[in-house]
Amino acid sequence: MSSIHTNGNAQDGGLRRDHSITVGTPSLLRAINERTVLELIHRQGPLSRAQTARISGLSKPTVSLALAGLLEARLVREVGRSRGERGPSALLYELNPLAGWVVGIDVGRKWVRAAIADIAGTIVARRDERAKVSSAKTLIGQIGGVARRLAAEAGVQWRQVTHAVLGSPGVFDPAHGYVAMAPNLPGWGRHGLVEAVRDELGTNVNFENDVNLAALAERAHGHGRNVSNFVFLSVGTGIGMALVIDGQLYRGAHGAAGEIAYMPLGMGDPHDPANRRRGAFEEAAAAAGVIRVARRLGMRTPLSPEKIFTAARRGQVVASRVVQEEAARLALAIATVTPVLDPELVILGGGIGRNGDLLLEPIERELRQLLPFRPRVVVSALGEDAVLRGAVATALEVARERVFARSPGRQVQEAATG
Amino acid sequence: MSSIHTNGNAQDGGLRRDHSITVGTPSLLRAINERTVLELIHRQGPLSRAQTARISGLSKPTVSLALAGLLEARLVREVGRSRGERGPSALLYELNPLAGWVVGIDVGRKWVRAAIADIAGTIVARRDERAKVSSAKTLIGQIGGVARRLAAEAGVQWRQVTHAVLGSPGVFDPAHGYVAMAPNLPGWGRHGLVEAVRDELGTNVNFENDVNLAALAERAHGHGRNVSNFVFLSVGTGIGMALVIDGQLYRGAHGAAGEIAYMPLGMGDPHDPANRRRGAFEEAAAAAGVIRVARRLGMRTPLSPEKIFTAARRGQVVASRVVQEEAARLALAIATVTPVLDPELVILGGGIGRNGDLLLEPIERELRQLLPFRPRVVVSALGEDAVLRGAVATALEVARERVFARSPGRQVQEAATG
DNA sequence: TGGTTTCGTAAGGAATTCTTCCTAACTATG
DNA sequence: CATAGTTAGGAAGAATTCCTTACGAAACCA
Repeated sequence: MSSIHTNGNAQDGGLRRDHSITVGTPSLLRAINERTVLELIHRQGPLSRAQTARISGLSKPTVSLALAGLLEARLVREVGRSRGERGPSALLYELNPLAGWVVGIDVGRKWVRAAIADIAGTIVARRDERAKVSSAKTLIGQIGGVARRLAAEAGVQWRQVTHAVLGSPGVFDPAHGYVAMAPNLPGWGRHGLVEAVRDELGTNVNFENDVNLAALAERAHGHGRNVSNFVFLSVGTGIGMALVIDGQLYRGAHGAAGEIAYMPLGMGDPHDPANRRRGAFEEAAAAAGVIRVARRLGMRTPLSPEKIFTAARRGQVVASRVVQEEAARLALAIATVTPVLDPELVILGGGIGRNGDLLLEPIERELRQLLPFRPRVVVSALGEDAVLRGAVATALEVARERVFARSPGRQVQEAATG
Repeated sequence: MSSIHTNGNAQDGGLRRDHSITVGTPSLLRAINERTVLELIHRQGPLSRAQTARISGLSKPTVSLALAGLLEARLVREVGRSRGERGPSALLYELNPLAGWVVGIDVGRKWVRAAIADIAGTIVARRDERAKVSSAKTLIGQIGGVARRLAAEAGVQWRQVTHAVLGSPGVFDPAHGYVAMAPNLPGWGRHGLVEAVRDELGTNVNFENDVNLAALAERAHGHGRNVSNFVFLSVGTGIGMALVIDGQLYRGAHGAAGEIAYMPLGMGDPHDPANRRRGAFEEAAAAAGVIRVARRLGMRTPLSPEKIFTAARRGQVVASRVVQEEAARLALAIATVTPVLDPELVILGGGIGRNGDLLLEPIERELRQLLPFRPRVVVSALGEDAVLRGAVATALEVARERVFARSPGRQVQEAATG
């Protein structure tokens, strides 16, 4: 079956498109209704039995039965009584935050950030450390250390962590289970890396591209909340895009969707071999390209994108010209992607893309000239935390799927004892 | 809820991503199991009750019960008995082809093609006519006439047609329900067109872009059969792309996904205003562009893509040069789309794209130079019939959804009497 | 203080499932 | 040709789950 992945990196969210057969046995009803009640209580905050029955359409006895199962499995807990309404005060129930824990880790070129959250999504502890990138081994050790210290800080044993998600630059091929094309992290991208991190953290770890996670964070908490089709354009040291299509992250056949660094937009005649180098667009539009333009226009070293944008913000003419040119390049990328994907929204992020005050207006001006129809363009709502928030959000989805999908009835929850 | 469309053009295939609540009542089990049995009988050919029970995992009594409901609703019929096996001969059942009919229509610049199929997918009649494109009114009249004659030929009353799908060039905005950007069909693209065709054919008509339908035909019958992510690149009078993502057609936020005619690939410096005209890529890479290149290289009028490809096939040097240049342009389009989408497969179609014997090799040579990872590139398996086959396949999906999803039990099927 | 509203549960009935068993029919084999 | 073995289809009975209705208790309002 196509839905079976050998490396455990499957994140299909429980939606099956293949033709597996679902038999309708009475216990399936129980599972469906318990799940419905659980999701309702999770989403609509504390609810009484009667409220749950009204919202769900189930009868009160059925809700009580389902709730009994959920209470026994400790997925739900009492949180008090209603007050001020007519009639007797009702017992209120909420998702039990202690039913599981997740860890999100953002491994970047400069920082390793990590956070631990309970199953309800509340972040209870977080740590940021300078990345020890001297070798893959030290980096992996650091990741393990941060994660374990984090769990200790939250008063959680590592075995209780239901799932962890690690985000970093690079392409994670779900079919082969290794990282490719991560030129900025040493040793990252070797075969065996995934296994090494799994050994360090335990088996329930997924890997995901950092830009993809930033997009998922926007979907969960940012500008992508009610948008079913959008792209996240990250511009910084490198350039990358993440695609959310019909509300789902789209990774492509080899996990390489959104690797627009390799688009043949060489800013010139594509038949000139100098303009058809692989990765030419990243060279042109990411940090190195910005610096190159600045130098060409006469700015002096030492240069960095931050300094150039700061200078432009102060009104320096040459820096503003550099920013204009960068905006034109990003507009070209958006104008190339838009006819293909017709997204509703483009979210800009990354160290360079974040500078919406300077970039948005010229980008939109360019787009008006290039395209008959245009997406909205905004700047990430989550800034530097986007990747980490996305890792936590993704780990939560996987963990909830696993914790909630226990077989119903009198089974005891044992997710943590594995 | 996001799944409600006002114009009836919803084709969500029954998969719900929104948070609508499913109550689990015992009759839901019946519905699930009847549906399971029906799909099994549909897909696995004639089956006996016992076979169905073995394959589905349901018990024999349950299968018999479900089958009783399906027989009463006339969705399933007997087709004889098994022979030669041990034990008593079993009654065999199959999907009742008379349970519904669908019509597919391909409205092109030159031809109007239409076909009628039974619910099992067998095409029982088909007509091709020269398109009467003198005005929208005559064209709409022709469409209605062809469809009705087709039904008559198949011995089917028009009211028995469960669903029809009409494919043509243009962007169909599902949010607004009208056609945009169809420059090659007169009057096609006016407000009210959709309503006019609905008046002519009855209410159960969906509209879809022709390239999208060609892609869906490949998914159903061609090279896209077991491929979850692929694109269909149609090159002829115009140029367009259709995207199949996770097995589903992706239309974009405004129905404009794949309108790569508007990609800013002006074959030159994108800062030159002459190269940033809207639709420049279509001018360069579609029929008119091929002719322009041929003329530039010294070929004589009257020229047409067919003649140029025929000449190249005979070994004429200049024509071969034209083909090479066209291949380079198509490769550029593929190389631009691939980093964004990372498709597993690219299917070439359309009057120009069909010439795989001449185009495939130079396209792949170009791609090797442009990209570090490449999709497979093949030519459409369905040729000129792709759009029509896609229209029929899409109509079948919608019709089956509607016919099969009747409420179970002793309800009489009334799909045709609306 | 009495009336009204609402919560949560209990009892009874209905729908559906599964397992088990039975009969009839058909093939294989001596 | 007769008999043994296998298989199809259905019937009976138990189990699960749901819904509806009814009821006692609790809380608010006048």
